[in-house]
Amino acid sequence: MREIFHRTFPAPDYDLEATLSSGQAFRWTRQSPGWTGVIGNRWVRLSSENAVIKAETLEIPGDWGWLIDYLQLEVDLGAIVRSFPNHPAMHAAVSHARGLRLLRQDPWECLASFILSSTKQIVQIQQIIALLTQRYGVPLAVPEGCPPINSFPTPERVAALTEPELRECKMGFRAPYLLATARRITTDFDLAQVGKAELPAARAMLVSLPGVGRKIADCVLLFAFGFQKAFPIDVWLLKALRQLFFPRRRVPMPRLHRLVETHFGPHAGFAQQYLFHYVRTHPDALPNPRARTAKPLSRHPKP
DNA sequence: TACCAGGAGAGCG
DNA sequence: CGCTCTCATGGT
Repeated sequence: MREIFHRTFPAPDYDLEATLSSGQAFRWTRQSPGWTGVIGNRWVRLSSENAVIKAETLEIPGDWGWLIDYLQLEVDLGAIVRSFPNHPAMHAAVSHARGLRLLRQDPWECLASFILSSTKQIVQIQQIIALLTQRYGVPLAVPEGCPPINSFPTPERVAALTEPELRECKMGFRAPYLLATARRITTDFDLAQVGKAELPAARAMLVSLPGVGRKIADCVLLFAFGFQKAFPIDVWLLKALRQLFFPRRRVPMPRLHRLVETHFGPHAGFAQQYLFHYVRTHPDALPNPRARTAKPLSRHPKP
């Protein structure tokens, strides 16, 4: 019989729901109360009530630094939000999900997850990763009555697989990318060095991996290594930035990168996450240049 | 049916 | 550089 350890953490200004469902981590599932997932090979259940986050786990936690780090509980969100540009779109995005946070994830899991993310919807990324962990992860201890859950397969485990085996997880053309990158990680590429480098060098290291371009590199830099100025531009952000700053004009990607570098401040990546969550969960918010009925972004604070 | 999804890489001028 | 095409799969 396993005992459940739990602890509560004061978490004012922390929107657990938005954070765990905002497309930065893909293994959190909503349970009866709260969310169940894995942090560092431990089963974890999180719930939030009255500005307090309750965490439950099975192992004797010792100190809870691993959880505080993962959830970034000690981050001063107010200072970050105040650093955002004074733009109506930013105000709308922040007020739409005040308390949205950036997690600090395991680099390998984050890298592998985003290699699997390309041209997939978030729900499907979750499905692919669920298949990958079910087939090739290791079962973790869970409380009685809770559904089984596996670890995320190590790079060594993935590197030892074959491309057809990976394709069984429905990842399609991403399979050879994941396989080749896992083999790099287990041979000549040290992921830990990425976190020790400056942003441009760190980005260059990641981009050298198979299946990793600028966008996926920036996701890993932001969500796993905490580079605050990494600013992944996906299709949603591309549409948003074009409509906000270059209405009905085609803009080359390098110019957008220069724009966000100079315009979004020292926590640009955080601003990006607010914009992403806003446009994704509130698609009518941004004016559509081809629709004459489109309204300015600032007129849609919240439903 | 046609189009889209937290893209990357290769081929082309 | 900047453009276009392909890659695999599931959902509207």
